[in-house]
Amino acid sequence: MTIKELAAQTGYSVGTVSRVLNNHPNVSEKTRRAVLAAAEACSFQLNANAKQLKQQRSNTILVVVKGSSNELFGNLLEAIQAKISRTAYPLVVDYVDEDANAVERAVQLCREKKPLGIIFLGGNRQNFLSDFVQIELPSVLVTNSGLDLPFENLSSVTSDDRKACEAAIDHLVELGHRRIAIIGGGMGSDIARLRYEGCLLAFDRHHIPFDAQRDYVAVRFSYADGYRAVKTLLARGRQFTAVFAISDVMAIGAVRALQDSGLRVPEDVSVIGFDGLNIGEYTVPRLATLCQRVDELAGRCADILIDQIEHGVAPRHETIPCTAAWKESVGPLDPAKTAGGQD
Amino acid sequence: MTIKELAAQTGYSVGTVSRVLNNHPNVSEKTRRAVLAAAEACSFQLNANAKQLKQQRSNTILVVVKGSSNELFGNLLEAIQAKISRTAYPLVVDYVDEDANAVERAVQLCREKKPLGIIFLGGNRQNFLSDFVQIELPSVLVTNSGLDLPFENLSSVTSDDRKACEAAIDHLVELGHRRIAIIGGGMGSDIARLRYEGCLLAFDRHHIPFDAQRDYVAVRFSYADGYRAVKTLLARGRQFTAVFAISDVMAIGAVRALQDSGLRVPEDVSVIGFDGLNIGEYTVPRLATLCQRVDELAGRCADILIDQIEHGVAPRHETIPCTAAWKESVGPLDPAKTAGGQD
DNA sequence: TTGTAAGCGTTATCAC
DNA sequence: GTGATAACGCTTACAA
Repeated sequence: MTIKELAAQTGYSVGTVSRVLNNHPNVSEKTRRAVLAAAEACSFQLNANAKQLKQQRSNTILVVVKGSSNELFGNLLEAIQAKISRTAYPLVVDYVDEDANAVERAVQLCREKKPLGIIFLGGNRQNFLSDFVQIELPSVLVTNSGLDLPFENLSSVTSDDRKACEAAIDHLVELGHRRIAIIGGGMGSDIARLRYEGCLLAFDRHHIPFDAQRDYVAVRFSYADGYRAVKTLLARGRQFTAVFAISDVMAIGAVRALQDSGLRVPEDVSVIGFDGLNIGEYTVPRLATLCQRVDELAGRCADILIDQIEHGVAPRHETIPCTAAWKESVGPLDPAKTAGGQD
Repeated sequence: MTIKELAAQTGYSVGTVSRVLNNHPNVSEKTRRAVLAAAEACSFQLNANAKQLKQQRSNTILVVVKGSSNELFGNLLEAIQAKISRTAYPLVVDYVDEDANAVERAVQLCREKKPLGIIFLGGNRQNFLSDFVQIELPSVLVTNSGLDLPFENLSSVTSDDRKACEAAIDHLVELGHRRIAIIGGGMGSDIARLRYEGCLLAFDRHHIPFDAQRDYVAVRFSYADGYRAVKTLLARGRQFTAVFAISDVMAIGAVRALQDSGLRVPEDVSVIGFDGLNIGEYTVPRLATLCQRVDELAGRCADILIDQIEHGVAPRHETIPCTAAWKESVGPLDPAKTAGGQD
């Protein structure tokens, strides 16, 4: 079924039918109704290829997701999809490998799909620096800040990673902990770096020296790596009474590793994660964490992008605070234990 | 950059350039190299809209995923994407709501995107019955069987749900359990029904009467629902010594609920899940489960679909066994406990 | 208010 | 082997 056939069927010309279908003015109400009725009757759909070829763009929003099995991004995507009504701007979702260059991929997809705008779920600063210049579409980076990225068309929405990490360390310190191990990421990851900085800031404020050689492990964002990280820390000699992992999946792996090593959480070692995944509410013990506000991140991301697309407003960089959830995996330092642990 | 400009640049005609770019014969080696070099130089990409408009189809494979935050489907998608090399057939992934009609959505997307074939990750039998007739493309349904669906163009790849559930019940019975509660889904879900049937078969074989009114709870596939299900069961009076949940997320919620109720897993109650999610390896206790073989499911799905697309072979319906992983959350029945528990 | 027709970037069918 | 050219289904001046 093409617009031509529909035109023949209704007795109008293709131009008129097209105008009706695209809600253009200058069509009589009578014509509009007739065409719409006929279109409805045969559940007519415009050929997207022809339309986009003609218009030199599609009406889609491209979402480039870094890594595909990641509960946080899954939730975020769901929330974004709910926010950007599917009918208004269909989302084209593309997954790239955790280590891939998401920006490069976006450049390619832009040429191919000509979307209206781009949402990056995760992304590496270095990749933006080197490749984003090729992208001229309104874009928003979620979960990473683009504040210091010099682009006229890049917004960002991110949790306040640094503050949240400070809060985590503060909380542990308030509970009496002094030897806090950190399970982080490599410094190639912007998020890992930012979160690490937050930790260092807090340690400084509390005048607690931090020896990264001893108490920092850089691993990937996975259960298995959290597990391994604890094993590594323990192999260096157990001197910590608390562990802060910069993601919930790492934290969950860490808890399991501690327990496998005969340590109780939180009685022997406290653990705090980051993200606020659903699963954290059902682990044993429930995972203390900094919750990223998924709905707000998604909401702001959608609003900003649509504003940029529809009204061409200037890019914005927003930071959304995390919500602390001090659940069962943290507890006060037991002085008796420490003495033993430090031996 | 268009093919026309590329033609001008190389001195050949658009026809020749098109032939080179599409690996058609009847092009001299010299020409081929010259055009390819020029295309490479300006990283030329054919305009997909124009191409597809002309060809009346795209070269994409449509993937309709039911529910978007589901680790199993996430893993499956990743494995399928790895298997179907992105360059050969780009995947267009579309998420539909857990309760939505995935087939109806596919019909719409087919009109719009003209893909080569469709992969359904999850789907409801009833929806296929009512709407699949409108789809003429090779399709494969994953994680649900389409064996008894009367369609010439629908294959399916599924785990052996029934057998796996029998195995779960067998295992519990062998460990001495007789009162086994089941956390399942509503009978509107084909998978839930199949798994329930497997359980009943096993109970029959062991001559264990099963009172669904007392020991079956139908909930949704989520942590929260697994949690609630146990609370419901306990409210009916605790008479079971083991729980079989038909998904890992339910099982994890169930474990937490048991522990919150002062029961130990597996000492007081054994728990078995279904799916084999990564997280199950890191919970406390590690979750006993029936692992769906994600890589094989994905591999067969991809192979079958590509065979259907490229060679028009008849649809196949394959069943892949699950792998039992009897991890820490199951244990033998302690007769002393039972006496107490039954009181 | 409606109709006509050019042209978007390809591919495919011709003729050469 | 190669080059012209029609056609794919649509939007959008411009003409009526």
